[in-house]
Amino acid sequence: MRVTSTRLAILEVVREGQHLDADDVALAVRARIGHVTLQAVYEALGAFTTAGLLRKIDIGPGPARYESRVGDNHHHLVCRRCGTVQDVDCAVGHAPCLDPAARHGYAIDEAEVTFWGLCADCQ
Amino acid sequence: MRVTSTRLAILEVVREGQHLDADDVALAVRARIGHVTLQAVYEALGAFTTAGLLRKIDIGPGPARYESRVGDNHHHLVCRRCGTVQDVDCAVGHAPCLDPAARHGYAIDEAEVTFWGLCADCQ
DNA sequence: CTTAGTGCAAAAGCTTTGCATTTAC
DNA sequence: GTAAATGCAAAGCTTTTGCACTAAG
Repeated sequence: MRVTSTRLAILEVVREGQHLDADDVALAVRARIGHVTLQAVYEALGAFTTAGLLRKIDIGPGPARYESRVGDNHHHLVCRRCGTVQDVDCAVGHAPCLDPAARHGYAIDEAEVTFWGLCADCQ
Repeated sequence: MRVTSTRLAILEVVREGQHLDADDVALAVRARIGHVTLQAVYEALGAFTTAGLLRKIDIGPGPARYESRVGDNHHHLVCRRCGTVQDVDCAVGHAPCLDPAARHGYAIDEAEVTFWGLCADCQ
């Protein structure tokens, strides 16, 4: 994987932001280093996700979001109205979510827990 | 909510099928009662979901799927390769998933647990 | 008869693809 | 020099919207 100023900026922007989507990232990167196309952002985010540097959160309607916390068993609270995403730690201890009652032959590599509701502002 | 043959067919198709998307439903309904537009299917599925008769599973890439099991705290195993969805019961007892460690002011109404991996056939 | 449901067409929103050009290694 | 990364344009797929028409209550 090659190191370019575009990719460095994309990674920094995601790390400093909170659950940004591709468009958010493109805007923030442009503010930082000038020009980038949305397609390049998609390509880079995909590469980082594959490499395990970022995690893609593809929830409900609207664009997918990206975050830099990977492999730490945290979950998400999503507001049905405004779409805001809030990190939340796992209630039942560490990585228990990776253990469903039955595996049905699946080789599981990730568990995603999403809590839906209304945030404080939208209630 | 009005009862039409189209809507009855849509509901039956979803109840007899497994995690069908809007297009699957449209095809199955056409096989049963003749003509329906995809838009009418979307409208009906949305209405049923709002009414609590169906549950929408909007996971990762690809179209949203619908299922008739509602309110019974079961979760989903999704194959990253072929997209197959398998129902799975909750490992930690009943409805514990509705209790995150911190609510951050959110009024939570649903918890969705998705296990990602490869199904038996795709491994 | 009144309003929800449907058909049809068009658009919107998010993401991917193809190809030429640039650039890191 | 070679393959990866980027720009640009176009298309793809899912879903929504607008409006006229039909039919359920």
